[in-house]
Amino acid sequence: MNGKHITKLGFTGADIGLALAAASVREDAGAARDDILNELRAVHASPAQHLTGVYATLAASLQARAEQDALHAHDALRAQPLPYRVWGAHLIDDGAFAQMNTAMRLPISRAGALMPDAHLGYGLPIGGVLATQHAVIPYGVGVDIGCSMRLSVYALPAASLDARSGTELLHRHTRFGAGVGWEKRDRLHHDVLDDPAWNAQPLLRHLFDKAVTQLGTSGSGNHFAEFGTFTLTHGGLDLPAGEYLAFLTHSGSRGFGAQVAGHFTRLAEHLHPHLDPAARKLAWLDTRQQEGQDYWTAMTLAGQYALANHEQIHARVARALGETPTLTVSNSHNLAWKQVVDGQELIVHRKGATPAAEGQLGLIPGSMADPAYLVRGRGVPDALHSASHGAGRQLGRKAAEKTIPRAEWKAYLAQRGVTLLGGGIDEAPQAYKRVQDVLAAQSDLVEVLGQFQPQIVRMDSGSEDI
DNA sequence: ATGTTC
Repeated sequence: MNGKHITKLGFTGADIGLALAAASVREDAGAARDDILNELRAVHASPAQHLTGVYATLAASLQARAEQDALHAHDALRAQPLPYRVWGAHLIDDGAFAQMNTAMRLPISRAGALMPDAHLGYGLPIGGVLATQHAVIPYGVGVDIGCSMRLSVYALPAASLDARSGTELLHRHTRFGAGVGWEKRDRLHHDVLDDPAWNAQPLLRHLFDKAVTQLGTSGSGNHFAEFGTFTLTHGGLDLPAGEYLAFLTHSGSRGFGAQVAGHFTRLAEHLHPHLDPAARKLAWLDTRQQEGQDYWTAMTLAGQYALANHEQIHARVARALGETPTLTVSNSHNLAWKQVVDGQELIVHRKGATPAAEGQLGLIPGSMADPAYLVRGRGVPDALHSASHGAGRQLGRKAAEKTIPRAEWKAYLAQRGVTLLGGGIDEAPQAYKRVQDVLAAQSDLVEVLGQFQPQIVRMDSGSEDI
């Protein structure tokens, strides 16, 4: 009996040695070679039947290998990405295409689309839309679960608020910065804090206190709170066409959502150890299993929390102004939705993409000094009822800091009369694609109803405090 | 995006 005999029976790797060892025990016991070979053949065919006795170790190893192979086969990527449509391909870098191609090779993917603001992200590109079946990808939603926009339009002339009063109001009634929350005496209650989902998982219970503290705050990065002039070009939205004072915010689910995202991304990666390294950050959770259902519960709560967060920011500002907004619009742009696609219910991930079903209102911001647009969706099926979530970066943060001259950044603001509170050069308008180009590339996806020109903008100050 | 990563 030698290795050649064993290999011929189909044993591989460490199983060859285990088979040889078992065979020699049988030989010592006086078994005939043909009988041993038949026994080995039987163990190879059905290891589950031989988990005790002389072949036990070999059978266990075979069984583990089979389970691993099954898992690997289940996770294998398609040879070619499924086809998907792209809007504004001339505005999109190669890295974003490569990430989308990988996403469309996932065995769970069914459809997808790339928006004109697309750029590199973790896993799915920012500006990526992906429909999957029975699966949700934490990094297909993104780190800032429920990141969203909200606009309040006041039936007041745009000039009702001067730069000085607006500045003071923003300083007093908005909070920026990583880890930042409201002092206990300044906190407001919101029904989202009474959601029973907070008690559905130890993780959510653990994050509740942080969520209470941070409700009504703006965070950091590209998040902002700004006053500006809103020009409504279409009537019929509770307001006649015209120019108005308005308040616009971009914020998300803060530390709560970030920790939910981190937890479930690690869990998904752990559950797919054999996933192709190129798709590692696209690891998914099965929505028919507990892990996927837990993520869905947590993600939904984070989405609600983010909207509540905006509501409080706007409520504080409205109270300080002593006014009530006449028109309010909001939309999430980092979330997954259950959506019927070609007659089948799928999970549609929008990671930096605005829902744009027929008639649905949305907000697409440009940059700290460029207009944000109020849009109405046209419900294009190939875009999975989506549009861009903004202008999209054309320079990464580090590249922006290195290449944009400070004077050009300040000149861009000055030319548009923008007062900036906080904010860094990594968020300079020059770091973003021109939002007008991005809108032009998706005119078939959304109709523009109005535009908002920022005037007093607050962002996180980073290191240089204000 | 987040206050600091299985």
